[in-house]
Amino acid sequence: MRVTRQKVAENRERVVAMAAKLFAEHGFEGVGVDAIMDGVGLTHGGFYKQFRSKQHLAADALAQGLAASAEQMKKHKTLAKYVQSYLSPRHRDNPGEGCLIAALATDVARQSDEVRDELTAHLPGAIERLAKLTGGDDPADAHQKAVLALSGMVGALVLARAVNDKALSNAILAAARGGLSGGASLKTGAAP
Amino acid sequence: MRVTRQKVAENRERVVAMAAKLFAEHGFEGVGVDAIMDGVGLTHGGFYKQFRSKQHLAADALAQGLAASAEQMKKHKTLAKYVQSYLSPRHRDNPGEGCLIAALATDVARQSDEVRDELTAHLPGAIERLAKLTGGDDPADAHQKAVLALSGMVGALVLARAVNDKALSNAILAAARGGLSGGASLKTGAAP
DNA sequence: TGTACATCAGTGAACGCGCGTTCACTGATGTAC
DNA sequence: TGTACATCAGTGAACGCGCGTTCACTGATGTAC
Repeated sequence: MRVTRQKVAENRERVVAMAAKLFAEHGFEGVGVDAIMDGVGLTHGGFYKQFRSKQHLAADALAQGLAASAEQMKKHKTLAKYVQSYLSPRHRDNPGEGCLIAALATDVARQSDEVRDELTAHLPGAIERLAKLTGGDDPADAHQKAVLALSGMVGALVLARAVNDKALSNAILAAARGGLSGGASLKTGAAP
Repeated sequence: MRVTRQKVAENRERVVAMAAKLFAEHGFEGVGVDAIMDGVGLTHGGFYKQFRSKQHLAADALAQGLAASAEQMKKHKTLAKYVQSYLSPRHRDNPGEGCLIAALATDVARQSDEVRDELTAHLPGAIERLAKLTGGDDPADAHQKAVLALSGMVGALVLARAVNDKALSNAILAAARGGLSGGASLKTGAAP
């Protein structure tokens, strides 16, 4: 049964969005084509009318998810506020609605160049946006701080998700939040 | 053909070590039981004489790999030196010989409780060891710095591995190295 | 605007391969005497 | 110390399931007149 051109485009968008969500929750290898198609109420046979392969979908899903993450970042006025929401228990507990970088970080490294290219293209912009949020004067310094903030946020979220103990997980989030929100210095032996 | 008791124990160790290496390189789902057994010159049929399941091996391999990572950390006298080696291109390019936390970070979150327990048990000790390396006076402050350093190191290494562009990857490592070695402060608007 | 045909998104069954797991078998090791 | 038997780590084939991909088919949409 054929379908409106508009419906076709809609369906494709929905498949990509569902894939981004499910990949974020279970990893690239943890989700099958049938689960994604089921998720949007279609059958898996039609998948290959829309995508050349699962890998191509993965690239599209990563691109869409990263774009959504960028929008998310723009909602926050200061680095501290962004860090607070990024390192919140809510974000930790809902990878499907959260940052794709943290959700798929180690997975991406094992995917095809096509998939890795998407993250590679996205990162410089994300770092630049973070650098603006840090509000420093020296651009080089702001850039370094941005890389540090991004690394710390991704690393802390990933660790908080990997750990099996809620108290430890919360402690990691809290410590990283405190450190990245502007309170602490990383300089060794810093004292007032 | 039966085998010496000592040989049995040796073989088991070698299987676990090979598993840790291969898991670190390709992820838990990216390595089959046959590949692991092939790697140590055995056939895959005998696997279940040594391990109850692939998941049980994963837990053992993670435990052994994390212990090895702890030994690695002890070789370094200062945080700065540890950061330098952790965030080196050499470490980035050899996940099989490197830190299991960074290699399997997002994978662990999707594994069974048995596997996640291993990381959960390991992290507090790792943070404490890092806290001692920071050399601060205030224990609470040292703890926060340690969590921040661990998060930043893991996050930066993961990002550097995920990215498909060597220049960008090197830049991430360099910026994080600079920021975590004690040079920069994360305090917003820090100026001399 | 209405009609006739071509197109093609979606369906559901099937294929083929990989992988975790099982099993009957082997033959050297471990043990009991 | 030597002999006879039991044990069991390792072998290699096989099983069963899941998953990515293919394919013949359907019927509503798009198009040509």
